[in-house]
Amino acid sequence: MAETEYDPLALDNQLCFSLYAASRALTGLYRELLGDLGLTYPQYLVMLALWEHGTLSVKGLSRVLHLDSGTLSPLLRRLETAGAITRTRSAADERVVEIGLTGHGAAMRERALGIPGQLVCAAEIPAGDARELISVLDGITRSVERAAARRACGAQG
Amino acid sequence: MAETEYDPLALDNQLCFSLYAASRALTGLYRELLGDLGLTYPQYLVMLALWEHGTLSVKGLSRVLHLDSGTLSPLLRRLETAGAITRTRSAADERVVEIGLTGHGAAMRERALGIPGQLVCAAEIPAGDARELISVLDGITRSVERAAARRACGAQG
DNA sequence: CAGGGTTCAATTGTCCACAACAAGATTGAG
DNA sequence: CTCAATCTTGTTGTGGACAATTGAACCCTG
Repeated sequence: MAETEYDPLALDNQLCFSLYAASRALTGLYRELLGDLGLTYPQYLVMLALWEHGTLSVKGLSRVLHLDSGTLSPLLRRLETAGAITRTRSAADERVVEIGLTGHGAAMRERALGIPGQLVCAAEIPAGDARELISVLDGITRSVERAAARRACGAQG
Repeated sequence: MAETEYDPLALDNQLCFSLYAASRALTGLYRELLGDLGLTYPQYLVMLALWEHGTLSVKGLSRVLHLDSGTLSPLLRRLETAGAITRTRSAADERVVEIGLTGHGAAMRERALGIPGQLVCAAEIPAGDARELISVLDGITRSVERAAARRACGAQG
């Protein structure tokens, strides 16, 4: 009954819960900032990837964003309906669908430039910490995905 | 076109994306670990809260987990159907629904005790970093939610 | 060229997340 | 007491996420 007793199941001690809560809180903040652009946060991520790389296959987007086709397919259809992207089946390989920007989609980048600044400000993120935090989080993502790949591999062999 | 040019919209520079990806990766890891218990990750969070506090109203769960009733209501119905929790309308105040554990739900705690260890191991999370990471993330969540509350308040007045 | 294995995108089904709204219960001002 | 704000929970609608499956296209080997 010591007040310092450590409960491994205590919510307050769980890194994953903190991550989960912080991720949803920031996504909620993006929801407001992206309202003007008519984008949801995952849609915004797709636009970021396209602004950066120009054109990507669904597979390429999947790799960059760590999202699978079950998530991307309907999301991309909505972006196409909204006039932000184009979907064209590749001539070289008819299996792949190339995702590109429309003029409207490309123009949205200008309006998005201010968003990261607004966000960092609203979330009061310590400027120096951001870089380090990103590298720690990316390290966790890599570890987890490697572990998952190993298990998938081991299950086969 | 210096190689060090800083693009504020580059995916790699975005804390929120790292957070989002890490959160989903860890949730996926939990998906495997929780398979035996028949719980999803959000359901597991509800169980954690109940194991810790014994009994909570829907409102209490909402406050602890930062989830709203639109998420909790169907989730709690599924947990009730699975025989893990009970839902009883409070006699003192008929508006509130008290969520409690069944014998089965309480017994699941034993089987959950090993999960945090397995997770930290699989994710290769540096033990020392976890504490600090949690506090940074919780700080972000608080900042964002305070900012949201201020805006809601300002919009009213 | 034929057939088997692989890759890619899309679909289906289940569950989560949240805004907006609905409805009953409670509380408080008069 | 009465009626209007408030509180609590629930529902509906939209959009994510992901496992599992499907089906077309590709590639390779014989």
